[in-house]
Amino acid sequence: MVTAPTDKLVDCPALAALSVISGKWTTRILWVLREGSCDFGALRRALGGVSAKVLTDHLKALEAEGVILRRERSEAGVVHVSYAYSDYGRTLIPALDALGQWGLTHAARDRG
Amino acid sequence: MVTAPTDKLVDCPALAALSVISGKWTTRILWVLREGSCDFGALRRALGGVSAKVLTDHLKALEAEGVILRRERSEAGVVHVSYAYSDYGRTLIPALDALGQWGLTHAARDRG
DNA sequence: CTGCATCCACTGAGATACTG
DNA sequence: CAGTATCTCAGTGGATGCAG
Repeated sequence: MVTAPTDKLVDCPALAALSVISGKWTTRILWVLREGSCDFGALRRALGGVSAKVLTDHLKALEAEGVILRRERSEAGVVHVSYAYSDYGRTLIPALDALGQWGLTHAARDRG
Repeated sequence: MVTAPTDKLVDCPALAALSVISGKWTTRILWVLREGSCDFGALRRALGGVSAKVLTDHLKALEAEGVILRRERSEAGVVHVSYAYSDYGRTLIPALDALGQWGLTHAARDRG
């Protein structure tokens, strides 16, 4: 790490957002949750190929940032956990849409 | 890797955009280039703390994606290289702004 | 002034097996 | 069902020295 003498140098505001959504599965998780809350297991199946550990890591991080909410419920002694956007988390959606929009045109461009 | 049987499972459109801007220095580079084209050295100084190798890696990747343009010029036998947005690259700016906007409110929220 | 080659450290993610 | 504990590995980035 280089300590900037006095000056702040470059500090791009997009970085804070990126650090929140940069996990390999993060945007996919948020994509699934658009359709409503989702159980851990269902989420895992929907994503396909993510280990429990990694999914837990991602969900914990998102919860810590306040983007999603975790809710436990007990059914016949079996614990179920569901995840859903928080109101605050939903403020991320326009930014994700902007990325998605660009991504679509970019992918189309590559093929063309 | 799990091969999805027939279904495509989740394919979030934001991923393509993220893969383009996900380098550690990428958004900062693009942030600096908003003010106009910039020489390699000036860019490096502006960023502060990036090695020549890593900066080169980033710039090559951005150039390969068509986001920035590379231009060489020779002055008294010394090679200078400048980088600038391509027209296509500028289409990324709204998406970056959306991220930046969210990042700012998010940072403010954390402090609050 | 730029860029490349080498080598190394760190982090994120995957595999697996185990717990409440 | 949901989550934890280890271990392993690949990818990314950083330091340094050399070359055009």
